[in-house]
This record gives sequence, C-alpha cells and structure tokens, in this order.
Amino acid sequence: MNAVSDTRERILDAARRLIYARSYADVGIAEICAEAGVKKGSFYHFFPSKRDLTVAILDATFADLKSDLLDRAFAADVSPLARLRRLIDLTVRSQTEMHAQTGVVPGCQFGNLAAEQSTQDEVLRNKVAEVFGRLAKGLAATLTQAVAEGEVGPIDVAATADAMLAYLEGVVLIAKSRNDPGVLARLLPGMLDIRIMPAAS
Amino acid sequence: MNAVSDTRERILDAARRLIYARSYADVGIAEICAEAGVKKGSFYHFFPSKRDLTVAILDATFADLKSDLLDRAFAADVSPLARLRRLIDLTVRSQTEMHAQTGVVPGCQFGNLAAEQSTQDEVLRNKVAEVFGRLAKGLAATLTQAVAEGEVGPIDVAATADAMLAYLEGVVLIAKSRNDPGVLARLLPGMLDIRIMPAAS
DNA sequence: ATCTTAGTTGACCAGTCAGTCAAGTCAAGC
DNA sequence: GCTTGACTTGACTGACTGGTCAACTAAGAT
Repeated sequence: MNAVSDTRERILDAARRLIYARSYADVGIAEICAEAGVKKGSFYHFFPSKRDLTVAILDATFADLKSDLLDRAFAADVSPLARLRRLIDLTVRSQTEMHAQTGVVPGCQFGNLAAEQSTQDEVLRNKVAEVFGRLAKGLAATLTQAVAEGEVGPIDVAATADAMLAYLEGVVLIAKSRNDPGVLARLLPGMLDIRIMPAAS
Repeated sequence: MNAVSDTRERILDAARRLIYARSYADVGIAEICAEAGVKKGSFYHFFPSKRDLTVAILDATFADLKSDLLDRAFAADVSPLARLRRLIDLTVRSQTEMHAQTGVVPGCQFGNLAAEQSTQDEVLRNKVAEVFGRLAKGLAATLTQAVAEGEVGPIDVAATADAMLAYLEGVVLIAKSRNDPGVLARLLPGMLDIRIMPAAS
C-alpha cells in the first residue's frame, strides 16, 4: 500500500469523465468503480454517496476550468473586452476539440447537471447555482473594468454578466443538441454585444 | 371497453408531467403506468419503447406549445418586434406560474432533454434538434418581417434567430438552476436586442 | 511483536430497470 | 354464435441501482 493513496483521485477522475460524456443518472457507481479500478466498498470509504461525489466533481471541475481556461482568458495582458473575446475563443476551441476526439459536443458540465437534476436534488441544484454565481462574478469583474476603461457604456453589470452567462450556456446547449461545434463559432461571439441596461428610475 | 380507448393519451400525459417535473432517467415505466392507471403490458402495446414514448412526448409538447403559446405570441395583430416581446412575456408568465404551483422552475422540456440525453441517444438528440429548428424558424420568420418593416436593421436572420433561441434556453436554464423565476423577468427582455450581423465579405 | 488506522474486498440487501409474453377480455363485424 | 382484433393483465426476465458491512490487509507507531 502506497504512502499516499490515489484512489480517491482515481474515482473522482473516472466519474468526471463518465458523467460528462453521458449524464448523472446514466452512470452508476459500479461502472465508476470499474473505470477507476476499485471496488464499491472503497468508493464508499471516500464518498458517502453518489451525490457527495458529484458535489466533489463540481468543485474539481470548477477548479480545473479556472486554472485551464478562466485564468488564461481573464489574464490582464489585454483589455477587458479582449479578455471576453479570448474566453469565447477558448470555449469554442475546447468544445470543438472534444467533439473531434469523441464525436459529440458534450455541453457544459454545470449546465448539463442543472438541467437534469435541479428539480430533484436541492443540494446539487444549489451547488450548480453557486458555481454559476462564481462564473457570473468573474464576468462581472471584467465588465466593471470594461466600463471603467470606457470600453463599454453604462450597463447593469450584474445583469449583463448573468445574461452573458445565460447566452453562453444556451449556445453550448444548442450546439450539443445539434452535435455541431460550428454553432459555437457562429453564435458565441454575439455574447460580446449583450447589454442589460440599468432599470429606468 | 369504450369505442375509443384513451389509454394511449393517458400514458402520454402522465409521462409528460412526470418527466417534465423530473428527468427522463428519473421516471421509470412502472411509475408512468401507475400514474396513468394502466399496466405495463398496455404501455408496450402503445409504445414500443421508452424512447418512442419520448419522441411522442416531444411532438405533443411542441404541438401544445404551438397552440398555447407560440400562436398567441406570433399573432399578426401587432408588429413583429411586439410579437417577440409577447413571446417573452408569455414565457416568463408560464415558468412563473409553474413555479408558483410546484415550487420549482422546471425549465424547458426540450432543453432539459437535450442536456440529459444528447450524447447518449441519437434519436432523441435528433428529435430535439428538429424541434429547436422549428422554434428557430418561427423566430426567423418574425425577424424577416421585422427587417422588411424597418423595425430591425440588416442582420443575419437565421443566425439571429438561433442566437435568440440560445439566449432563451440559457436564461431558462439559469432560472432553473437558481430556482428563481425572477431571473426570467430580469434577463429575458434582453433577447430583443440580440443581433448577429451578416459576415463581412 | 502488537496495536491502530487507513484503505480494500466480496458478498449482500431490497428495490428497480426496460422490456417480454402467454393468456384473457370485450366489442364489433359477419 | 363465432371470429377477429384491439386492448389489458399479471407474471416474468436478466440486469442493474445505490448503498451496507464484516472481514481482511498493510504500513506505521509504539
């Protein structure tokens, strides 16, 4: 037995791959264990339940998304709007690559789970909402800078961030339903023009 | 035995309600039958498989959406843009009502299924894509009129229709993940400002 | 050497899954 | 009355579900 076991990590990775490629309900514990090369009892040693595993997946997925895509997109070497452009490019590239490798547009892990589980599992719904909140916050921070730098006129920053996130999720979903990554390249740049104005008072 | 059996209809209605409230995978044939008041053998008399049932659900759902919402929204008594506004209002109202009745924002039946099944069931993916295509087509027809009547400047009509649909789906998904119908009222009107320009040539 | 603890296993549990099928019922048509 | 076809049932199939648990293993500490 190794000094540090990597079993938990193997389970998490296997589950992430399988669930992302298919869906939460379609992937069972037995399959995850087979993929990770462990037995079920080990699974339950590390994760009290399937739901707990999924919460851990969401955290790990967000952490990876942040280091692999968001931090790159939002690096301050370019203007705020250029960062949003870069976010779009990286997203298009990511989904396109996955399509090239697997034959399917997998969609967004968070959006997929939200659509599938929100009405049935309050813990998972809340967790996804939390992740969505973080994503929107990152967008809002960039928009705030864009406004301060005069790249963007006066807008409701929080609402615009939410709207951009919604648009991103929607475009990814349509691309997934058509299994055509070309949809992303065609529609996602439109995200840059989304503006929600402050309410008239 | 009645001259005309309503069993098929009862099965379809029961399945629609259950799957819309939860998810495709979370609702089993046994439960659908119990809800419809029939036995499993009857189910398989009318539907060869769960997937076939779901295709029928998509058709019935679209037909109802068309008569209950789309036809009203797109009635020609107002200008094209006003029709889009009406579509937004009706959508907000519909999801808000369902939230009031059930405590959850159920999202879009088509989007939910796309997210859950697209990578696993090619038949269902295709069917949803087809329905999305019809929805986009309706939007495109209205946009074409808006352009013709000078309400909207020159745009890529098909792309703008797709973008609007994507935005609608995304907003509904965010509202579902937050279980807050207020998101719809706040963000959905932004759909009116979405424009995808013709590619520069 | 013994104890402790983290990790692992295999067998089990009760329930559920989509689908199958022989047999039965009923109403309409001849 | 008999036949037919639409519809319905109850029991079944083999597989699978998330989760449980007693027993075991191995490494580190004492």
